[in-house]
Amino acid sequence: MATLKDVSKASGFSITTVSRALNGYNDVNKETRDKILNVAKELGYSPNILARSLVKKQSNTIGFLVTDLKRESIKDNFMFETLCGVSDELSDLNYEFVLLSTSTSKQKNKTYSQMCAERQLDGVVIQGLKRDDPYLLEAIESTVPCVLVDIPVEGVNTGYVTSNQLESAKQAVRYLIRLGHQHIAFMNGSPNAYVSTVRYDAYRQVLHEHEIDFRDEYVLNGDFEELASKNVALPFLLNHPEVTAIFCASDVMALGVLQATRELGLNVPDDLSIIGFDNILLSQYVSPPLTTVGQQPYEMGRKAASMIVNIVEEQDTPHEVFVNNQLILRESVTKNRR
Amino acid sequence: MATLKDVSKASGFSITTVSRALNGYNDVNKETRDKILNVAKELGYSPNILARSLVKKQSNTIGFLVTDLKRESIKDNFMFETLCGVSDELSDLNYEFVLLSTSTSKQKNKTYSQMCAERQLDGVVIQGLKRDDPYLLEAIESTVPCVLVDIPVEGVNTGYVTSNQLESAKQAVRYLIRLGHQHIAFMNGSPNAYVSTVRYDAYRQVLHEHEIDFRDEYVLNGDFEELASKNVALPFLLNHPEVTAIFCASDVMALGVLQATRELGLNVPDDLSIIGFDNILLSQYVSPPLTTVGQQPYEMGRKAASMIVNIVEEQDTPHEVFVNNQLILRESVTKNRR
DNA sequence: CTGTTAGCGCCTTCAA
DNA sequence: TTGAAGGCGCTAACAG
Repeated sequence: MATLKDVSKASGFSITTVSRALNGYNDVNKETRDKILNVAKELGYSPNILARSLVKKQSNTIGFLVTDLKRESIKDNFMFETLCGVSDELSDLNYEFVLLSTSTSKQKNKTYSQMCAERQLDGVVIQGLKRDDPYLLEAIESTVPCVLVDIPVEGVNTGYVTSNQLESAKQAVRYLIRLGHQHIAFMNGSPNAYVSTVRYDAYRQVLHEHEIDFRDEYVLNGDFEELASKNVALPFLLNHPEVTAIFCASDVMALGVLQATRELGLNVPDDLSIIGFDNILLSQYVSPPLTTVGQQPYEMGRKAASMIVNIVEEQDTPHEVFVNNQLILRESVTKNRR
Repeated sequence: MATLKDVSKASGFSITTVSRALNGYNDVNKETRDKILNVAKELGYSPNILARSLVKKQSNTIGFLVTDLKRESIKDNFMFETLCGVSDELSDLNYEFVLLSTSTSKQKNKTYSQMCAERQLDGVVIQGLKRDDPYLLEAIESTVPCVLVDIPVEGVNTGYVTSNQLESAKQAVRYLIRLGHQHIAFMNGSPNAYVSTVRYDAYRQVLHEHEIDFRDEYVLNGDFEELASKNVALPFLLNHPEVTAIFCASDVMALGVLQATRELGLNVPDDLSIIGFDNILLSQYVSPPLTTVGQQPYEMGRKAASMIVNIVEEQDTPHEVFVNNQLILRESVTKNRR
């Protein structure tokens, strides 16, 4: 592959001038620039990014760090979509992009900083690390900037992008109310999970907002499992025929409720409207397709990439970005006709 | 970050000696080595890969090139699984890994060779490029080694890994026969698609193998679409009650057949056994879960990565590897009881 | 506007 | 067994 030296020789100008011409500096004569450009093209010159990074002390490369790039994460297209977003945005911004995984054995004997230093990473986007992952703690302390996806921690060189969990859950409940539902149940996940409490809060707040009495017995616990929520929905629906809608803290649990309705011979959405949360792949395939609250991982990836580049380039940028979850309207919800 | 120079100063040995000690050369005194190792550890020294690559003229980095790292490919977990395999294997082998996509605008004005040269890629794994993609042609010509996934082209620096399309399709049909099915239909995809013809051939050959008469009217055309294959299956099943099993050239078409059976009030698998092909995500969720022939993209990724590293390191290695497709037994097939 | 000089961090002769 | 010198390809002062 042709180098600066080659172009220099072939064009008769010094390496420096060639470098400047090729990098678009304006302190170079038009004619010489044109000549150099021509020669460079002829020779198929392409700059050696490594050499450039070495002297510039920055690599124009962003790392994307995840816990487990493993088979298990495959079903969960969340990570992959984020990755796509990061990749697309980065390539728009003319940055390179490497994939890092904390779980690889070789990296167990390597600190986070070392990992960054080796590759001269300008910054890293982090997703899916547990809150107590040593790499995460290191990352936040580190001087190399990082942006966290769905992990709300802020710092000097640290930003994050996440979604409006509370607001979007509220939207879902408001949507039901707007369609005339008054007796709305809530299928809770594990009460210990952060997202569960948020969705529970959303449920209560919106009821209150609309002066609908909160009833304790309308809150079920499906433990984020399909079977559990089916089992809990079965007797509930039997005993509470007045309930016309149910908001589930996850799609999986909504699926359980759907099964329960089938066993009871209830029609969805005519007898019972169901809203889920997550927009799992399956949700659009079940019958009826599930109305649900979906995150936008692709968008989050793009925003995260954009933010990290801004931080790296020391541009003024918010260190906290929210990507709105979206209420995805499908067919499991309808107007209350009672 | 600490450099060789730092370690050199701190330990009192020359840069050269430090370098040799750290790289495990044996022409260095044990004591000095130990000292150096200690100092290096204290300082948290980590080699600068970029600098090393620059002088060694190789980067220890493999690229993974795909067409579209886009939203569209998300449903198709095939690419992602391959990626996971490549990544895992590469990190086991102590290689770095960068993701490349042909579709990014910036790369439209960049040749494949330039792309490789810039990053000093040692080799690249290619997946999902169309046969006439200019990058593919360039890749095959190029001096930088490449391994193709599911694109059987061989060359000096080129190898490929693919699956045993024909044999696995045969297995599927044989499985039906072994369960006593005699009247087996075949749902073809587009007759122009390569994979379709292979699966069709498999069907015919196995029938012949078992001395079952091939009947033209048992071959349907679902055009790889769900609705089309449902529409074609509907009258067929009505007119051919003797048919007890159907082999579909894709899961999507199998889903169409499944719908048809529902409309006809047929029970799967008791009245009709169905085998699909692809193992799409949905296939395990439908009712009944679909028996199907699945590729092993993760495995293919691993093999591809392993092969490219072998080629790069000039080790003796086959340039052609097959990963067996797997017949995934689920509940849409049963013994013929008629 | 152009060229010279120096150096990024590392590895590899070649001497000692 | 160790060190000095040179260079990978590139950019950044500093002169001219």
